[in-house]
Amino acid sequence: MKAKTPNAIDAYVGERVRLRRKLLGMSQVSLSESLGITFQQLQKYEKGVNRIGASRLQRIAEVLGVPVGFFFDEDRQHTAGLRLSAETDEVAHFIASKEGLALTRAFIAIEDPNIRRKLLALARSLGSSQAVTDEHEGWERADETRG
Amino acid sequence: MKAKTPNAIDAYVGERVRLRRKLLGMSQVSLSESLGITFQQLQKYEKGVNRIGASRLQRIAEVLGVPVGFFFDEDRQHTAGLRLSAETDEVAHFIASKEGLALTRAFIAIEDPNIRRKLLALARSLGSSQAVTDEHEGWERADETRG
DNA sequence: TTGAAAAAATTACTCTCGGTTGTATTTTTC
DNA sequence: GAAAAATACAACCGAGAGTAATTTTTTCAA
Repeated sequence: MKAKTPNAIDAYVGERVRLRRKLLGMSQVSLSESLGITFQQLQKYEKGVNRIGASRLQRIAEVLGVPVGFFFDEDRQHTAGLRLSAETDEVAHFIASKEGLALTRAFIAIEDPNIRRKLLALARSLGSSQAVTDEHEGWERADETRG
Repeated sequence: MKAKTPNAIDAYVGERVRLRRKLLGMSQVSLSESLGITFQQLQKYEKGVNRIGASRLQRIAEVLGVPVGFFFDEDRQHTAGLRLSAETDEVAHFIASKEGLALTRAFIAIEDPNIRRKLLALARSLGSSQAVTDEHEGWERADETRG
């Protein structure tokens, strides 16, 4: 008999739901009613036959009085073993850094859109240090008010 | 025109996914590929047209380097350990915006630390000039979210 | 022990919506 | 300003989310 389970994660989540429910001495009927579904459907969730949608998951967490994260094995999260592409990782890392945060805050404080654009253009040209590629430094064609 | 969205929670979750994705400077294609689905399907998730199943949600959280709880509106303190959410929504949203991402990328491309510092200083003075018109450059202390 | 009532499991069925492909539109880049 | 990348929009299809019915297991008082 092939286990028709969507996948192991869903089975695990369902198991956690059942665990928490029993911990509260709740019956399937009771929980399913407060979820607005049949108890048979709840059974599928707990067995891992069907996967639980995000909104429903939140509702379950609400009823059972636990954070959503309770249903997941979050251990792998804080291991910081994020597999991100090189560039993405660089972006994320910078944003999280003191320097990145400072830059963002400083930039947000600039209200004038024109100054913002010019500063961005400056940063760009400083980055591609080799060649500015355009003689005419009119770094902005005055495009119409976009945004 | 009634929004075809399953419900508000799913829309919110999708929004959070998009926010985090953009924060990392990731494209829909890139993320969807690492999820093993089409980018169109990812669009549905982000728009809240389809709800995200538990297992997929965990996978997304994994790829995006956040705990699953990040996608839900429950108590923000869970994500306290996460670098970005320590900041205000304003900052987060800016970083995720087109302008913010462009700025970040441009800045990253600048290798010389001195130029970086000077550019940051410039940004600060440009911002504070409107708000404070101050004399002494105490920009060291400019971390009030709302001036 | 028994037997009835609650809780849980299993099966059969329907129709929504999760997921795909295909095309159009916008945005970025050179 | 065109080519390419990123995103949006639409139509279609089948797995699986959800229901209903029946069966098995558990519980517990008489």
